[in-house]
Amino acid sequence: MNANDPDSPDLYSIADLAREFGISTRAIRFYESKGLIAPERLGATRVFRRRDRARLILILRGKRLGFSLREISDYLGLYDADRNQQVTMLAEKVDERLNLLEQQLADLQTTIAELKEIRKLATQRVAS
Amino acid sequence: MNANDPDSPDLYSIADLAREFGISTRAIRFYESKGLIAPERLGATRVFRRRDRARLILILRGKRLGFSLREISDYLGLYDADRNQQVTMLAEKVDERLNLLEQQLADLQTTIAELKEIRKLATQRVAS
DNA sequence: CGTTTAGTTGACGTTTACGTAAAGTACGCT
DNA sequence: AGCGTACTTTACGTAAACGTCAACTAAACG
Repeated sequence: MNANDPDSPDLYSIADLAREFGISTRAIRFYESKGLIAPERLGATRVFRRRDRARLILILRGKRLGFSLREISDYLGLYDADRNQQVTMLAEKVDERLNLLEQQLADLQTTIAELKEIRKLATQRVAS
Repeated sequence: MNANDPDSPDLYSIADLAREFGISTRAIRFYESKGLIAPERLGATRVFRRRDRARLILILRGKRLGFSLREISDYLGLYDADRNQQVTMLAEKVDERLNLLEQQLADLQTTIAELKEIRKLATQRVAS
């Protein structure tokens, strides 16, 4: 795990993370303004720790999956087990989200299969 | 297959399709304005056939997968094999899209696995 | 000590994907 | 003929997710 890697630093500037993940600093500030991350401050300057970095990874994965920042925000809440008092409600929300994702998984598999079929037909026509 | 079902009608109004797929007529007109569908006209009134309906299904699936209408438009082009002269280029585009989707598939599987882990931990705490 | 360099907070601009009237046309009924 | 209902286009409004200045501050460097 990356978090256990002794070589991985514990402190990051906003530019560090922007560079690492190929996003703009503006985007990162925007995520903070929406409450998705909450870096510490040294005076006015944002200081990011591994926890913030980990959340950024989850945010970007959520985006690749097509979720809105609002949805990603809800999703991130699921990871804060300690801050989650209603464990039963947590399980329900996780199940909800799982259903969504599994519908999406089915969509994906259908689409991939169709595209492979199209490619097969195309390469057949090339071979003939 | 639905297209072979003799009971499925061949003509649909814009309201028919909106009702069937739970979207607004405005959305359908918008998709047309973006060139994603091209229904025939009876005077000014749009008349949809099975082909348009099939494209709508693809559009909505694309949306569930988080793609933009622009991306979905490109994607729909892949289905028009007849209109596609450069078969080699088609195969390349299909492969590109497949790579994207398989990255997305990996993201999804990771996310689903993590959520199941979270749920396991949550239900354990309930059981204890 | 002056000036790059990296950071900050506004504030306005932009694109996407529609929602929401507004105003008009066309058909089917009574 | 009048009415409701379904359809049309045109056009302005909106939420999300940033991009893009502008104006300012603070640390670092020769």
